[in-house]
Amino acid sequence: MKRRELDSRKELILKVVTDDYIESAEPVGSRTIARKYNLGLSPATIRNEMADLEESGYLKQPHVSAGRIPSQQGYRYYVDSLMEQQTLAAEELQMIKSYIENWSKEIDTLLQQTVRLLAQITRYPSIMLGPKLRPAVFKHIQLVPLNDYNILVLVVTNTGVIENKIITVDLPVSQGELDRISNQLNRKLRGVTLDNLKSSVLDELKTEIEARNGFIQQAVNLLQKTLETKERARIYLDGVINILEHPEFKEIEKFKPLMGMMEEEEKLYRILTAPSDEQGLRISIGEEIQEEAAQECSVITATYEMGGRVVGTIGVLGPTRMDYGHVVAVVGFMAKYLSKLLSQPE
Amino acid sequence: MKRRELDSRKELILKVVTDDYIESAEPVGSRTIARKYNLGLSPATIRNEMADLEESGYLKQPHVSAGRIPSQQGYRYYVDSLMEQQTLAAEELQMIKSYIENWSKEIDTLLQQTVRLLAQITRYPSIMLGPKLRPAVFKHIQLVPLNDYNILVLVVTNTGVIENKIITVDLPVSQGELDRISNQLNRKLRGVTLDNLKSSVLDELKTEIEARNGFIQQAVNLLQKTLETKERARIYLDGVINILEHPEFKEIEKFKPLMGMMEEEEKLYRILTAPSDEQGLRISIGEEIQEEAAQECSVITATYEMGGRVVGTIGVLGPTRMDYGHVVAVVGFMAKYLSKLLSQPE
DNA sequence: TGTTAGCACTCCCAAACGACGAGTGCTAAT
DNA sequence: ATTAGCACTCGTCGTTTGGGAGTGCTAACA
Repeated sequence: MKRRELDSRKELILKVVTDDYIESAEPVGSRTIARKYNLGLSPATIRNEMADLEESGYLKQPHVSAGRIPSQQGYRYYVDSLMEQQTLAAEELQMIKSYIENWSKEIDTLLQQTVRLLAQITRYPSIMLGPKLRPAVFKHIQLVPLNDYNILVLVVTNTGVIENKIITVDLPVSQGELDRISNQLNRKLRGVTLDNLKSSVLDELKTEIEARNGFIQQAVNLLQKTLETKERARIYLDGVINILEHPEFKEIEKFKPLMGMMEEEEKLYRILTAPSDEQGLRISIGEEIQEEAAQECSVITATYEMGGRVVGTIGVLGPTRMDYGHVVAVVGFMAKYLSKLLSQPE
Repeated sequence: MKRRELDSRKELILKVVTDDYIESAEPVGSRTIARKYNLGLSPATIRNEMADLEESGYLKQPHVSAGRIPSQQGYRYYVDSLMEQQTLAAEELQMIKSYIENWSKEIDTLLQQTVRLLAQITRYPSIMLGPKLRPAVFKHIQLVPLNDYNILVLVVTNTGVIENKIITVDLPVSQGELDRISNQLNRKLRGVTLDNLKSSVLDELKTEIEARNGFIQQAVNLLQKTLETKERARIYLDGVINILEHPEFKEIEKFKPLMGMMEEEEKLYRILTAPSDEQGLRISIGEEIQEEAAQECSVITATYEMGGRVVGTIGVLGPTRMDYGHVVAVVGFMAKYLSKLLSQPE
């Protein structure tokens, strides 16, 4: 898709080396290539080409008498221009189909099941960022008194996501009073996106009711604060165990930093929300991931939508030697599928 | 605490062996013991005693010319009669104290922070079973229409836990109608424990309103079903990475089954809810855990309460060679502390 | 000029080997 | 009953060794 920097024979060799290494996890040598993929070239020729590719940074050697493996730059070229798009295997579609029947209407369960499925199909750890709050449409607010000074604020959106926050008040408020406030807010706010709600509408509302009731105003303030602090959506993670199947992590010391990273929601969040110029699908290789622990990993993510608006991200984490072709297809499909599922009931 | 089956010198040796092995992770030999803990016994005597202890099943040898390590039976004896109860170190108390200030009133966040803290202090993976639904007291129900045929049912309890379920109806119901139903249910049910609610009260309510409104009855039915299927509380897990510090898991193949287990909420649930004759604190060693993958692990759990009733469990998972004395103290303390925190605002 | 065969060389890996040392059980002396 | 002494076992660790895969270079060839 990008400008081609390599002549077609070099491309061919880079592709073959990458494909083979992805499959075998072993450095691949000229002899192997000549034998396995008969390209009509002798090992010596291939050696020369590989030496060139190494010099220009697409391949590297673990040690002098080993075969070549792709460098980060090599993977990048592979991903941009060489990789073959795959389609889903029949049995994978089957797995998805059979999941559908059990797919829950509970948004939380649905998302959980979705990452699990993605991990099962790709055989890599899978991550997901739940629907963002901001583009969601306000559906309902409810104030529930837990005791005299603590009030539970529940906000329901059209995505089915429930946000909750406990607020503390100085003076006890009666149930009836809270109901009145809830009703008033509901009437005013139904159908507004939380996005707008945060800025304009709430302000407007505030001035409007200013004179009438000091307490309502306090409630509005609190609602505003609630929505601000609850910015970050939940992170889902599953299939961590899959990464242990790959030889690059057979030594525990290689795996440990990664495990540490996956236990920090903060870091997963950053990985999933890294800016991208692509539309939807994004591939980050090695150091392109801004994360110390993931220098030898790649991440493939896709955004999913709800009613035409991007609301979240789903992705897969694996070694740089990852089956890009396959994972891209699966992640893309799942994101589309999820979008459909989320948009359909509304 | 239990009947003493061993004479005091054997006990002493078993204790020393276990303590040393817990600390060093190396099989411990007679010479080491004689030198390190001067018991006034020669290596030869100790050897004889150890041979006896092995014969009666408290110790075992990894191979013939290695030192001894405790068997499962040995650990059991150690835990029941030999182990010294420890108290929390000043800096551990400090960690807890400094957490308090940030402790959230959101029940979910609070629980999450608690397992994290437990994992940090013990340096083992920590698990937690969130508050059970059944003993909780009904606080509020709200029916929110998501669209014509789907209604979101929200149930709030005094624990601050929010249960939600989407139900599908055959006929569209208006917002007003739903509000009326919500109100009616709220009036009827406030203060009832979900436990009772499930059986008697709902039935009573059903017959009472039977004649009046066919739809309400349907709602009650659905509420009933909701509470039944939402039986299982959420599982929290953190600090998995800690287990990798221990040499018994330095080979990935040893760790893999454990990782698999920890990704199955089902299995964690079973571990946390294993029946116990103890009051509160429970220690399960090796095969006592009914879980294939955890044969070489131990679990220490404690229950926590809310207003005097046991509502959940918190625990720690580690190798059988675990620092029992320390972990018991910490888990016990945290459970008590959590109970206090959960019971105080109400 | 691009391709290929041949060859010397490098270096990883796995197996074999051999001390070393920690620890044991047994026996005999105290 | 305890202990010193001793022969024996066996895992660990460092060294050695051979084999093999792969390379770069050179020279011949189309």
